[in-house]
Amino acid sequence: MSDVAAFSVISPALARQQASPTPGQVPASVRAPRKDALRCTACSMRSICMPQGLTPEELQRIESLICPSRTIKQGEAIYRANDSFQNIYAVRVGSFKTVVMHRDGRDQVTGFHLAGDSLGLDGVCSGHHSCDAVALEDSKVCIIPFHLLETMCREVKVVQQHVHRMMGGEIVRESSQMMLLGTMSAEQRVATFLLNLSDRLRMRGYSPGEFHLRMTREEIGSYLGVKLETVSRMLSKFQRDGLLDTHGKDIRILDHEGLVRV
Amino acid sequence: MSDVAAFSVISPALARQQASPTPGQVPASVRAPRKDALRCTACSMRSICMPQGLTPEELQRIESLICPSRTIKQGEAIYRANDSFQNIYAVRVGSFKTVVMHRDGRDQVTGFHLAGDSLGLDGVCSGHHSCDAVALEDSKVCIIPFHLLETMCREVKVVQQHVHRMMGGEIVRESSQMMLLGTMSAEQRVATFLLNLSDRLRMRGYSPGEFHLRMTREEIGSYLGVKLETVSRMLSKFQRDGLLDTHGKDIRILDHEGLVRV
DNA sequence: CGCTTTTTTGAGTCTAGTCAACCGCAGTGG
DNA sequence: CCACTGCGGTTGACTAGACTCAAAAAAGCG
Repeated sequence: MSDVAAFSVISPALARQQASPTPGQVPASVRAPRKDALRCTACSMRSICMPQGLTPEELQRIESLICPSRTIKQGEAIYRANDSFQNIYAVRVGSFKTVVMHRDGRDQVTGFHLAGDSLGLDGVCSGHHSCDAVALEDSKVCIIPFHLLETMCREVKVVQQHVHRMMGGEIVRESSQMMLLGTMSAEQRVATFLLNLSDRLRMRGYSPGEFHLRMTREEIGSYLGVKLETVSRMLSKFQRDGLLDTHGKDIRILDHEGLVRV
Repeated sequence: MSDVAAFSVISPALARQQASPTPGQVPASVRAPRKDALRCTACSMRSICMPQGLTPEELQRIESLICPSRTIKQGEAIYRANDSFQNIYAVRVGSFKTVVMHRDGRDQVTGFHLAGDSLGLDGVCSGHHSCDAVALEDSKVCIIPFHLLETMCREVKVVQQHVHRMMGGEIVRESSQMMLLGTMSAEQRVATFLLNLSDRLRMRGYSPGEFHLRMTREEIGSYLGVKLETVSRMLSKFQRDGLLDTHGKDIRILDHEGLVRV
């Protein structure tokens, strides 16, 4: 609906300073606020989803191939498994989960994606997406036609390197998730999940100590390879042990070190 | 040692027909056997690790940037976690495991790599490798300097697409492994592992019904997120149920459909 | 407000882990 | 030649951590 940030922000000053600008908040230096709110140069996520060191001309070329700001309502999918792969997406506002489906109905959440993250690279190999990308809240994405991005990669080295890093980052992220799923206890999984989320919020300028989960216990459980009741029990346990303060989806981390030690 | 294939082959006819040629087996059409045994044009893995549709000139350029056939002895690593990322590797002969290490000593096998598979893409993002790549048997790899490959990607579209597909394939593979680790019982994991291996051997022209495991029960368990005893129990169970015939590392699949149904 | 969905908590069950014993095999050295 | 050792694999007995089922509380939503 409105331009709410990916995860509600408890420290409003920091949020206003860093979050995606709503039309009323565009800096005075920008001449045509309404249009420029959709430009990469004005996007707070630029440092996350764009390479550094582009010339103004190159930046403009990239902007010209991006279709900014398609709106996705909560629960809707940007794409679904088996959809033909045409575009990748950058989360501009909001958050998403990616879900892979097994033929027997079993499904699993494979990732949560915040503002600045990319989505859709799972389709590169086969030409068809291998998962659903579903909005956890009303969200906006930039649409980047992949064949145009490939063309640009052939012409601008830093763009190529950025795309390679994006894909490489996905590979590393997934293999550390495999480590979590393969070797950790339920307690460690939940702790790791919270710390990881906290880190990512911090990198985006949000408060790492207090945040609001946009996903349900069931979605967290699916992502972590445990049942929703187990997630709930672990959160209660952390609360009892004084590591966390939880009220439903509002989380406050009281003892960061304690969580690391779990 | 010798050019033994990644997984010993029970059907020798098929093996001879498809395996990497040893000098004595190079086709008559090739003029200089000793040298050409190391050329991509003569490599049986070409269809797996090279794009289709290259012009002869392009093919030669790729060959010129590949350093063929570094030999890795069983137990040795091509690279280790934190090594600086310079090259990717194509398995020419033999097989490898990739292992990620957690600071507390916990480690996990994240993949098994057969002839024709690529290795090393985990380093693209950070510039440092995130895992060890260890030979499961005496093996040979081709070395491909990544920055040269990137240059070539900017000049030849099919090479670019092939590199993107390689990385995309890695992403999809890992997310299906996450599914396995997150949702399957131990029994299903072991069955899926065997079917997957069987498939990959079939694609390489080996017998999908009979093969020799190059990895230990412990390595399989680590990969599947279960203990080695559990792997052993599941293999015994499949044997009792008439799905498999196992003698240590020699596996014969008796009831493929039965394994799928598990 | 009434309805649904989500979350919490408890009690009982079961899968996979732990620990330990034992087998077979390969390599070593007396 | 055989005893010894180490490693990988198998199997059994027991245990623990996570799952299942159920009920009730809390939170979201039209």
